[in-house]
Amino acid sequence: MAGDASLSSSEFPDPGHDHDACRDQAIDRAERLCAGQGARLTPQRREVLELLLAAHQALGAYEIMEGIDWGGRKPAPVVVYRALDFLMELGLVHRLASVNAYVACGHAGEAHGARFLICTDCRTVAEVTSPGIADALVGEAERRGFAVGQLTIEISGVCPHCRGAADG
Amino acid sequence: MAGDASLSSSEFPDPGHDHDACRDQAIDRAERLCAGQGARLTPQRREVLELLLAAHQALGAYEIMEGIDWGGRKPAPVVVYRALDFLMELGLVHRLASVNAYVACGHAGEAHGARFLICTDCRTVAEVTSPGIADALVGEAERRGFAVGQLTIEISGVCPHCRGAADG
DNA sequence: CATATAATGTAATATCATAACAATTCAAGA
DNA sequence: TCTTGAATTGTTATGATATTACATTATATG
Ligand SMILES: [Zn+2]
Ligand SMILES: [Zn+2]
Ligand SMILES: [Zn+2]
Ligand SMILES: [Zn+2]
Repeated sequence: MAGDASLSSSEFPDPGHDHDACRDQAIDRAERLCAGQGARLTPQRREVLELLLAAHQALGAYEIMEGIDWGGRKPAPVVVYRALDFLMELGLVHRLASVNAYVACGHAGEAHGARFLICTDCRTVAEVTSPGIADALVGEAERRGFAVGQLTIEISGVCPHCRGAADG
Repeated sequence: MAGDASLSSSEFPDPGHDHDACRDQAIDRAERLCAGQGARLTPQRREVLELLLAAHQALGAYEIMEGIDWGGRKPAPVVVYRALDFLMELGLVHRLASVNAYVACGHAGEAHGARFLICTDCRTVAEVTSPGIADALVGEAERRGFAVGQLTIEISGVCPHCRGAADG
């Protein structure tokens, strides 16, 4: 494996972390995941994923368009949306409903009833898993007779780096 | 007070409940709340609120437009959005990010770190408060150094009535 | 090569939301 | 009552996000 400690993209990434290793590791995982499912991580899809990974941020679909350059041209919206659909299908990307944006998954493949901490300042997103809370939510809903489908848990606020204080 | 038991709009409303009393009670509360804050619940704003209350569902802004008839005319989008902004400001209406829709608040005025159970079948929305879970989420985020702003907790699934089975 | 499936290209359109500015209504104070 | 400023509404246009439809090209398989 390339870089082992120092990445752990699950929390807020340290601005000084080894970004290339971080991205390469994620792409590597994505390729294995696709191979395992007979899905094709084509150049288009891969570029969208890399862009999201490099950003460590939530990006709007049209921002992704702007961030891509294929031989001097920008892809059409539908091209980006198709790539995003594919990546979301495989769990490599999540959509953040509260900000109409998309973010690369920090735990691709692994099961995760995840929630997201979204910095309104730098737009960095931390994907946090804690089965306890998710289970509590699901359990309570089911006690009410509600058959749970999808969870959307998004918390907006200001991340440690933007606050200036790291530890609490 | 008009109807006291039988409503409790906080959970999934029983299809057989006294709807008029339910709506009247909510409008009544809204009027007191506005009066208390020097805000004006004008006919436009009131009609949007009534429509949402009558629906017991999440409605898109353009659905609200269609549902309103002012002397044979539909309001322009911006009119509806202005009414919604006003109502959200006062906490009488919430926006559901995961479905791009708006729903009347079941606990107007009261403090509430609420979450929403959204039926994908009939689109009925239950607004559930449980400070315990909200506090757990906020607490965990803050332990990570994240300054929490807004919570978005939305659970999609199938409500008891649409499942056919009420109790579990 | 022939064929079927998957992926992409291209254009148009649908859906959700806001901006800009004019006109009107409303609540007070002179 | 008249004036005046603030809030609300009317109207039009535009921005932002997302999907549909259909033609074309690439890829894998027999
Ligand atoms: Zn994830
Ligand atoms: Zn930040
Ligand atoms: Zn509420
Ligand atoms: Zn239902």
